[in-house]
Amino acid sequence: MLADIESEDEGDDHPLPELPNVEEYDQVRMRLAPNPNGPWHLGNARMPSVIGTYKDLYDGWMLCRFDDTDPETKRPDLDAYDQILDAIEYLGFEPDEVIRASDRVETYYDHARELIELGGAYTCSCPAEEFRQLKADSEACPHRDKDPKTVAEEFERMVEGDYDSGEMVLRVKTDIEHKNPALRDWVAFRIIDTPHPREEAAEYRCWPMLDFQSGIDDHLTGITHIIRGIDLQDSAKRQRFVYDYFDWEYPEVIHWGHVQIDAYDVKMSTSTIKELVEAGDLSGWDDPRTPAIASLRRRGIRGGAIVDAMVELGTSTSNVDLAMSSVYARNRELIDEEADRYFLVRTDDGNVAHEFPVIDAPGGGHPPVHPELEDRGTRDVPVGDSILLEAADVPDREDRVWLKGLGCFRHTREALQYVGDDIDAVSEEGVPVVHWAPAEENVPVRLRTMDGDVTGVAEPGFADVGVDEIVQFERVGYARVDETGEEETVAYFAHE
RNA sequence: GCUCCGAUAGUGUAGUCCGGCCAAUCAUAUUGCCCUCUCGAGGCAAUGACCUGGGUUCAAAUCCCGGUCGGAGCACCA
Repeated sequence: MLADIESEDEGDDHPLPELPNVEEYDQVRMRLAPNPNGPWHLGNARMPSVIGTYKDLYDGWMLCRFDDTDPETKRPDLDAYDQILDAIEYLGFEPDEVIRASDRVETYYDHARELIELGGAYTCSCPAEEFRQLKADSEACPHRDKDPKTVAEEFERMVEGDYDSGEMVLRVKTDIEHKNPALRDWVAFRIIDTPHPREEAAEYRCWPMLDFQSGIDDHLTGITHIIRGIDLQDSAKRQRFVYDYFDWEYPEVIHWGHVQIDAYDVKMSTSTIKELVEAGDLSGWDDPRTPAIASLRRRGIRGGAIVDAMVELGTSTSNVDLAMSSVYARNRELIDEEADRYFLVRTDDGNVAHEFPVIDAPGGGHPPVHPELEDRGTRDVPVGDSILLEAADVPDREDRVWLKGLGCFRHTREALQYVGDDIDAVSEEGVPVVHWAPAEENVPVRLRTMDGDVTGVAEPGFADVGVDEIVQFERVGYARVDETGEEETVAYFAHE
């Protein structure tokens, strides 16, 4: 009875559904299969988040395989390989092995040769347009019945580079009359004249298509569970034809829908972001307005917050909208404890800071470093002759305001008159509590947000905060210190 | 045109396989109250959903059929 309850509890510990047929395998083996054609955006984080979580759950094995077999249309970006591995690490996972498809071309050739020998593939010189028509009509092309010997010879000529791009392809012989046109005699290899950007692969001209390459690799690396997008739904069906020729067992496969992210104006697409960055409309992949991993990272969002949010989305085949607020909620839990508090008075146009001489004030304010953690002590915010308030916080004439950590003040003439430190003013009489900064001794700050840069001044103690630290500007929000300097300190705004 | 897939509150998700315990779970969001020297954290409460029409059944979110809506593939992209 007790054991029942306990095991139930454990089962409900994570929101991901069980992987299918896990018991049939010695070990759950999965792969991330990124295309290194650019750094990662937020949507790409779903793959390592979910697969990595499954890996931890089942004590499994995880491969990172770069599917970089298209040197032209989805040309690999040489920097992206490491950027992607970085992103995976930031999310808190580590692949057990990393391979690149472009290192394995000979392996694909070998399997193509074997497939040809088995009568499972044929070289085809039909123009793409013509074949498309034949396929639509369920009609075989004249090349389909070539004998394997001729096919083998022509394939070697493809490998040798005897054909130009578009002249010859190798097709897998499936079922030309299959009711699903997507599965009919698909292309396994084609010629690409553009050299691969990786030096090691620059000489190859005959490249496998994803369905072939990925199918071969999944088997050779012992993948037991494939998790990928619905755009590849028919891939499994196509690849099964190859698996059947080789008498291989196809892995378990799960397809999920697309993810949309709210809160961004910029479309979440590698090519779109790439264009905007190149055009200078975004300062980079880490511009706060960019829905990219590098951007969230720079804002101080923990990888774990992204993972939690992604895992919550589950693996349904429907398209889903990820609310950034969900990422923020997770992140708040992760960073609140470490985030020391500071005052930042924003001085931007339209939000002009107001300077007030203070009368009879104590020499300094001493708000807590962290309200829940008393052992962190208190801050020391000098007052000087005058202080700054944000426009929205300025009390009406004769009204009072509580300067946090300092005391109660009344707005008289053009000054703030100290009227005491009896907290009843706040708790009993409803005097608003606001943050403030000394007008003289302060730290200029540039806060970079999703809506543009905001300038302001922080209390002097903020000068001691190191780069990469997460702080909370009271009543403004959490931010990551990005750069400290004489002129100004740059911080990236995370969220409220 | 052909072939697949999906549809639970604003968002995501549980439940659907094996119909009843579901006037539907949890999280997030929003709002209100409490607490707090932050608009953060914490506490409490409220809001809000089974796409639609039939059928089977004592009983349907769950099974069956039709429809609607949405998505994906039919690339010498991944």
